[in-house]
Amino acid sequence: MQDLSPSQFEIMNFIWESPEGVTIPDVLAHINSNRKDKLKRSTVQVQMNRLEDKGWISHRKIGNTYLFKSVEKRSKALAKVTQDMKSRVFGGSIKELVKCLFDHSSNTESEITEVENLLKEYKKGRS
Amino acid sequence: MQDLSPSQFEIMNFIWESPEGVTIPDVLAHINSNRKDKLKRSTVQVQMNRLEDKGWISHRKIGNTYLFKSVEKRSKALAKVTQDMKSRVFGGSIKELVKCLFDHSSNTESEITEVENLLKEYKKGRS
DNA sequence: ATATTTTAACGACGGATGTCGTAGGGTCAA
DNA sequence: TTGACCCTACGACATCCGTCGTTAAAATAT
Repeated sequence: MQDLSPSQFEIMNFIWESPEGVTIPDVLAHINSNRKDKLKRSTVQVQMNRLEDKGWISHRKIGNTYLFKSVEKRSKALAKVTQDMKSRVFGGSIKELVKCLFDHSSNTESEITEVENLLKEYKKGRS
Repeated sequence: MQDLSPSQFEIMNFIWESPEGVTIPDVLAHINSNRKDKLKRSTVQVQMNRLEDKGWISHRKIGNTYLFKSVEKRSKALAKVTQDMKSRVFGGSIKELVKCLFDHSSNTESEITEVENLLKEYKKGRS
């Protein structure tokens, strides 16, 4: 499975949030609502074609328009990019990654506690 | 500062480990020691030029060869890519990122504990 | 029936990436 | 001195990325 480019990831995030499927105008409107330099429809269309070529989405004709749905789960894409970064950038060290993450974020105490609770769960799950 | 491509990041990792500086043959030997399809010297050379164009490294002539050194700290590159992934892929949620990280890694108990200790430090540092 | 809007298809283009080959200039041993 | 070898410079090329314009068909509005 080929990687998602940043722009493609942004589109996929919207598609994953829309289990009913999306049309190209849907995607266009969503993307443009977050940016100042608005994209043209053909730009989105090309990315949709590329996403379909890569196997991340599929489409079928509904009435007179195409409805696109995701084929692969979001978790699959997240896992891929996360694991890739862990090994490629941090030499496989989860600790270094987390350290870097926290060193450069300003986290509230409750955010830290949330992560701590997460870790407790993992420890429990292991034993 | 322009981003590092995966291949460029790999080279930079070696350069960051070599404060004395590196030559192109140094880089070539290091890179090829980890791969089955060996790269040609000119491939590495082009990447070094691109890294210099991007401002990540600089060179000076020592005898009759070029010695390359990093200009930017590794931590700067790590922070950039990590923060970018956090916001771009995980919508800014550090918790989701850590969850994904642990869900798809097989971690020893001591690794988990290490990260827990890290978090304790951050909590302490905050108060 | 005709004009307007919407839709999909396709080609394009500059820039980045990963990879290479070749040319040309030093260095050094035979 | 001349060949073998190492060095840098430069050009090349397929592919991907982000972005667009144009065309043509289909739907809709007047």
